[in-house]
Amino acid sequence: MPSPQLLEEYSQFFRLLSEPARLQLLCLLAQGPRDVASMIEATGFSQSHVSRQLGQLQRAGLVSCVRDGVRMIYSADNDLVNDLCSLVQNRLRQRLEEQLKQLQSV
Amino acid sequence: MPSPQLLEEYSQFFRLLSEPARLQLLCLLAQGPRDVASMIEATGFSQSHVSRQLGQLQRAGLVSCVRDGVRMIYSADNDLVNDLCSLVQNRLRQRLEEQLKQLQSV
DNA sequence: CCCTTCTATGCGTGTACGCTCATAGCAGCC
DNA sequence: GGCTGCTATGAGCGTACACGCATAGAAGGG
Repeated sequence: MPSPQLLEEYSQFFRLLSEPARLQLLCLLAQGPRDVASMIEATGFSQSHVSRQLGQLQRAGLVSCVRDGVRMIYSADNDLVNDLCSLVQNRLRQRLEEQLKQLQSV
Repeated sequence: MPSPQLLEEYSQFFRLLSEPARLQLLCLLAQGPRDVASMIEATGFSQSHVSRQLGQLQRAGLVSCVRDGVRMIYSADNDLVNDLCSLVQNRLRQRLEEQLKQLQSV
């Protein structure tokens, strides 16, 4: 049983991934470093929104950025998010298969 | 790059884990089946709150329940949550070690 | 310097949801 | 039947936060 503080840290972390916008930005960055403008272009979100979400991800240590002249190049720091998403994907697939089996057995 | 629908499913799933109360209930159930009253006792949350959170977890397929007379016995359906928490725990530890190293090198 | 481009941030708004109180449903006991 | 204990749910409140608008800051080009 994790301590209350640890539970709080876990949930704060999962909260970062609970927003589709942030998850999408993380998936974009998983493909390679990009600047902010290209993410605005790719997602269709407003500039301020993208900047804010990237700020949150950066404070959590999930992404980092370097200056390139007037642009900021963001990059994902690790593949933890990919691992987490893979686990969830397996779970979703498993559930769908169960539901499919139940439908067929009726 | 996951589809928008898949991103939405992922984020909805992570959102379930983004609440300390739900995470705590899941951790309790990871130790074995329990009835609602014992979880109210263990967490100190109100009865309605516990019942609601369990309902959400059940609809997501993370827990299931059976009747035992007047009581409802809940149990965790799998160890996905444990795996996810382990990954996050590793990440947290890794970050702290990095910060520690930076402090020592100064 | 001024101007333009790219990014970060204060402010306001709308909404989603955690949480509680009160109440309803459900199973057993008399 | 009524009564008691356990759980689920409707209604309401308060708060946190996503999102946009406007603006400020930072870096290069004239």
